[in-house]
Amino acid sequence: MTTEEHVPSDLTRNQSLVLDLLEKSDAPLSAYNLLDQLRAAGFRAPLQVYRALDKLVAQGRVHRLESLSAFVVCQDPACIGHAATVFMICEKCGKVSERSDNGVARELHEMAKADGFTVNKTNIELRGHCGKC
Amino acid sequence: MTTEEHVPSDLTRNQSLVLDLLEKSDAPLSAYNLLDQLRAAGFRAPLQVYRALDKLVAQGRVHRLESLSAFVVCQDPACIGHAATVFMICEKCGKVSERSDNGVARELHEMAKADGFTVNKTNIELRGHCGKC
DNA sequence: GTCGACTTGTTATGATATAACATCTAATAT
DNA sequence: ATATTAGATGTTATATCATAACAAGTCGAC
Repeated sequence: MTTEEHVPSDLTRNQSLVLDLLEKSDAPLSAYNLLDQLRAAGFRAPLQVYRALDKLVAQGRVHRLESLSAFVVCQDPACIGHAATVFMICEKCGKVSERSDNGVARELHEMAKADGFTVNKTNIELRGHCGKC
Repeated sequence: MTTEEHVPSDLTRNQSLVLDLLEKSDAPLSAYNLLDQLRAAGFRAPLQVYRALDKLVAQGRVHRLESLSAFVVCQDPACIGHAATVFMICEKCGKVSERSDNGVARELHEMAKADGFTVNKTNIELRGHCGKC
């Protein structure tokens, strides 16, 4: 029994534990990295992490970075909308920054439209080096 | 011993076999799917496929779709340049189409520049439904 | 021929993700 | 209060994706 709540919401204990770790991390964490850090809290199996991640991703609080098979906390609550979310992944320090952009979203939707393609979800990941590296 | 060459180039036998399968496929193939199809040709282990894929990807003949952990043959030789390559993945039929776009590339580079971020590689994958689906 | 660079084959292992099923918990309908 | 039920959780096993490490073959340059 914890005496404090981890987030101001309807999250379950497992979801809160996973989200807390992601919020404290500078860089994306893999599901198994999260699992290892949560063993002290009683986690025993990957599914405990994956189920929490599924919910957090569905709620838009966490994003999965496909090119890393890892997860980051959402840095931009406005990312749910008409904008495209762009992740800039530093290949040196591992930090990821998130930006939303309407212009890119519009161009991508136009390109898709020209192909008769209907976009449900956009995934944009840039690899490179951040300002500090 | 085959009596015909698979591609007009310097590819090794394993690389040619992998590329041939990708060229004949409508949709992306996973490394293990390729392996299974190549057992008849003598393939025994994943590395035989991964090594061929590494070379093909490095040459730009094949792309890895991060969100699928699968591989497609390059549909647009012009994709190596200043353009951003965009993959449109149909979630119904599985087909993928590839487009290059300078406008999107420019916008992404501008956004990155504003952050002091230097882009080495862009990965853009759109999920949705193609014209036929 | 032999050296060196590259490709290949092989075994083992690591890393990521889900299926299937049992159990627990808490809100609510009776 | 008890039964119902929906969701969350725990657990074991397994599927899927990818690479490390090392031995052996191939082939051109010298």
